Amino acid sequence: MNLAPEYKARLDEALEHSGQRSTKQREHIFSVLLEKRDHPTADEVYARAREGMPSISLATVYNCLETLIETSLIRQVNFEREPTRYCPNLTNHAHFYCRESGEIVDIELPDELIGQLMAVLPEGFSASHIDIAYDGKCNCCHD
Amino acid sequence: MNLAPEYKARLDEALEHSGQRSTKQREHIFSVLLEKRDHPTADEVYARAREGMPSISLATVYNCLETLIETSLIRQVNFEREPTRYCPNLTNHAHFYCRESGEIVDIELPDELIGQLMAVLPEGFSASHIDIAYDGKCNCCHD
DNA sequence: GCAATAATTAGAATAATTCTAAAAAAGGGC
DNA sequence: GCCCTTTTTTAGAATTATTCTAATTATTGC
Repeated sequence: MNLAPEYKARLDEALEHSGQRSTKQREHIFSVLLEKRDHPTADEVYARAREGMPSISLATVYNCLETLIETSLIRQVNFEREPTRYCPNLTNHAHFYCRESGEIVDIELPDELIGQLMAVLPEGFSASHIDIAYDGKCNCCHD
Repeated sequence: MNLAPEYKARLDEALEHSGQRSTKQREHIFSVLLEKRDHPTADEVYARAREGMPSISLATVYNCLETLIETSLIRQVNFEREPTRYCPNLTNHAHFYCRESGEIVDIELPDELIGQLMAVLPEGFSASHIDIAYDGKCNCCHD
């Protein structure tokens, strides 16, 4: 429920930078995501958010998540047609989706590998972002 | 509308292998995807399929696409929450999504790069598949 | 503190996809 | 080729995550 001052500052700065206002709800949603660093869906964020702010609405949760994505404070993770998940880890990383447990695990990626991926793009293509999703069985789900 | 014999054989074999039947509709959907090698949505596949088979239903299009994916004859491409797209290119490749034109372009990937991506997985993780999506501006959309 | 603007809210609307149950088609044995 | 069983197709209803709408509330700059 409480946003550490450094994150509060980061949030406020990012919002101001994009001409948006700082609100209790945005702060709360950001703190919810930072508190448990997994990959919750909007519904899960909503459920967690209501614990500390019972009157928040689902639409606001969607709005806040959208704002946090726009301001690059969180990332969006999509796996096939499943509900979108939200991720506060901003380092270079890929997502590993375990078909068995359904869990999503962050896989840290060396900058060099990202560079190599950028390097295979044909002339004239420029990417602002690369999304990498592994799909298989995680360590907990092996015999 | 016509499926080249080699593809017909591949389809029949894949279907038999998975204990499924060969049908006019499955054959037709497969041929539609092979004819124009882009990344159509289910709706677009439906529209194209009706040209040669006006009585086909949307549910069947979805069913057939599902079957073709299960039998690894085509791939599914998801970009954020947009409608799923379908891709008959089975080589190692990533997808480049152009924010400007909305176009999806196949980016061929060296096996070695896939190997490196597999190599960064922690002990105990095994991936059957890696999905790579670039997001930026394609060569046609640069100044 | 006031006006102007932006954000939140509840509930309706949307859109891709899946489900359902009935009709049609395939494949195997004769 | 014909019957039987199983699978597939079909039309339309249902689902579900998400977005939209319009009214209320909060925030910011003065």
